[in-house]
Amino acid sequence: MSFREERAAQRRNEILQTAAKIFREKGYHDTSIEEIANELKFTKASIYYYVPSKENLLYECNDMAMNLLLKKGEPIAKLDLPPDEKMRELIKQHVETLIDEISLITVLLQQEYALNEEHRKLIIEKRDRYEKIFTDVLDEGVSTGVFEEYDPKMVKMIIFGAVNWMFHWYSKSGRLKKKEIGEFFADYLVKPLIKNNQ
Amino acid sequence: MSFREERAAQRRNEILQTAAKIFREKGYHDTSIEEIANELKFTKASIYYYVPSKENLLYECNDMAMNLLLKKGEPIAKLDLPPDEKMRELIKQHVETLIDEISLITVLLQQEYALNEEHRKLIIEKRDRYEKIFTDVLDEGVSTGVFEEYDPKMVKMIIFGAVNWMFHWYSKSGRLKKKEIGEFFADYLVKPLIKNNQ
Amino acid sequence: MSFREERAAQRRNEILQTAAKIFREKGYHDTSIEEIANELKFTKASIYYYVPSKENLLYECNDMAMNLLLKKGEPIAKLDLPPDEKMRELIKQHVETLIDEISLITVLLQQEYALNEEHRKLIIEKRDRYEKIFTDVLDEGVSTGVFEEYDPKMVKMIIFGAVNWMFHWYSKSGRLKKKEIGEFFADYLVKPLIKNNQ
Amino acid sequence: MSFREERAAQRRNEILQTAAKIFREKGYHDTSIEEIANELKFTKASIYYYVPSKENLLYECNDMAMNLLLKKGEPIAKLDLPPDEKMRELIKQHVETLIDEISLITVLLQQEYALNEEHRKLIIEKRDRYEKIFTDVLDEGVSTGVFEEYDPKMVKMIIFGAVNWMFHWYSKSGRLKKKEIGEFFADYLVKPLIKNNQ
DNA sequence: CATGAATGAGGGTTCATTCAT
DNA sequence: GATGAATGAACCCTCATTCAT
Repeated sequence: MSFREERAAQRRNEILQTAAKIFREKGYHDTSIEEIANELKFTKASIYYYVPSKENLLYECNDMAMNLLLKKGEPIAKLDLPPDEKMRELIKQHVETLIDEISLITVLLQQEYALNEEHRKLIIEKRDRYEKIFTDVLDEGVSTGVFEEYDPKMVKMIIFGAVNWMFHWYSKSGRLKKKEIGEFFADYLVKPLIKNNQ
Repeated sequence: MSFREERAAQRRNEILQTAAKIFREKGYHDTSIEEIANELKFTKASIYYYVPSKENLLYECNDMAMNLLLKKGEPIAKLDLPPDEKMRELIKQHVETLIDEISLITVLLQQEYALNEEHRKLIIEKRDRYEKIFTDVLDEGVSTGVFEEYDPKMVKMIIFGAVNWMFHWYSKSGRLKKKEIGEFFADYLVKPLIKNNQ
Repeated sequence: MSFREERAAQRRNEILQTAAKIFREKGYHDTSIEEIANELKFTKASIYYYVPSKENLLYECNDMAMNLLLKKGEPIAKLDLPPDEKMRELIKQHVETLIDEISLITVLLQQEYALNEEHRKLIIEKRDRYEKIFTDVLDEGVSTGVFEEYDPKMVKMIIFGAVNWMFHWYSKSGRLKKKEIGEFFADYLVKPLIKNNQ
Repeated sequence: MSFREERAAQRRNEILQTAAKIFREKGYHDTSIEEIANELKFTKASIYYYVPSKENLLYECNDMAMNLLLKKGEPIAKLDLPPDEKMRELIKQHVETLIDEISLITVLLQQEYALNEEHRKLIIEKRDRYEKIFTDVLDEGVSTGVFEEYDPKMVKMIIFGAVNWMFHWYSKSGRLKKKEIGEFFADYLVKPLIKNNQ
């Protein structure tokens, strides 16, 4: 990448981060391009040198968020761990990624409906890939007899719901640290899965 | 109520229901008053005979949703049941209300940020009242030694997250009936709370 | 006039008076038919039984105001008085009428531009008739050598300007009584006319 | 000021002048932003690049008008002239300013009631400052025995009424030139003030 | 690269007016 | 006579987007 290109990529990233931050605070529709520009000491028109449209900005936020989750989740999927341990790791990593990138992931979770058809499809594809990591582990747990025979889809929904809901209440200034929160979720949500074999 | 008034109240309700339905499908900002009017074979201006503003329409949806939840939840709170049983009932009722009024409650869960300051405050008050029903049961369960000593706030967040997430995936045509879903949630989410006293 | 008609005429008059009052306070455009109706404990639609349109309401106010002025001014015109005395009487009467019917006359003076073409023409005709009473006296005063040879049109404008401006500042609670105000205007405005014949 | 800024300031001024012209002809409420835009070969939306709102446009017209009057009047206040001469100058200047900026000042005199609370307050402050110039001279005239002992407030009202009324009848095509009109008003309105000391 | 300027498209809201009951 | 209900026609304003400089 040339210096020029690198510079542009960097600018682009700044814009995405700022957009995500403001989208999270005020919602996609209540954020104007001008606001994003002002925050960056740019002009409205300048944004359009780096970004083709507002919707594309939203898409890129969604995409970055999904990429992050996949980048963190996929290595865990490949680890050689028993299903319960693996699920705990997945949950902990998800919680931590969500906290680390609260803006991007909030946008992903909250503003998806504002994407256009085509972009939504792309995001949903990645989301399905990500969710499959979880259902695979659940399937394995059930088939190896480690987990209760719960419907994996329902369990997946419960886990994602519980964890994703964090964007509603998580605050940097809260009492609990991110590792603690991750542990808590992992404990609480994996516990009912474990078969009570005495 | 006179015949006239009844008719007007009914019309008003129709508008709210239709608004909720479209708000759910497309989001508050992407729904125009005209769309709501068209759906009802009204004119845009006619809507304003029944509703003072678009934001007010959103508020009324939110308020109806909260009132429904409270109306269903508060009687359960007063029942004479052990904490675990009561929590199971609360979860089941919440799931069922959510399913029965999926549009209204989706709006409540997803579009809250579009309310104005004053209205948001009113909704949050009711929401706090509703959430307190759950934390009270958790507190009681912990203090009576029925529940593990989990942080009630965290548990509450997990439960609400898991259950509320339903609006993302629930579909009338799904395989599971609402009673089954309620049971599933109640089982899965209460199980980790129960103290393992052997 | 039958009882029915009398009743209707009375209602009509009430509406005009109320309209004038509110038009004066808030201006023609910032007054809605509904406001006038509310003030009278009527419904918006009921107004239309007595009045064909909002603009007509304005016209009737203007017309009533002009009729009042003419009814008061024309008799004075016919009195057998020297020009200076007659002018003093005209001014005093104008001031007093303005004060007695401050609402109607304020509407006349301030909202004329909102009349439609046809109505404006009718009002201007009456206004010209009224103003002619004043210029006739001025002409007579000049031709009989009682008044300085000022341009009667200019003098008329000064007199009307000074007197009509009252609607900007007159208040029932003011210090001066209407007779005193009338005298003051008559003194001040006629004085420069009187030829300084020593 | 840069070239760009100058251009923008000029455009802004053009808009204000055009607005004033149309407001004068049709009244504030009967003028749409679109009309102003069309007159300038702009688009409705373009107006909003220079002006934040229609009401603000009205306020700026009012403010410009008051500033003009103050700019012309205040230097006269500071001249070392006897009260009668000073009052004559004030009246002449007022007449000439009114004629030079008939649109702006007509808006000031006629559309004040359409300002919002805050803006009205600001305009009234300036108006009071301007009117004080006149009452100060009247006070001085009375206290130095040059003027008859008329109530200065009443005299001020008469003078402003007479002079401001001009916007109702003044026309560029009229017979009299602005200097002549100014002289006329000054003569007529100051004359009654002068004490008849023989 | 950057931006001042301009605009099309659209949305919320108001209100005088109508009309069936 | 009175009115609840409905509506057409405007109008203000916002904003993503474009483009000449």
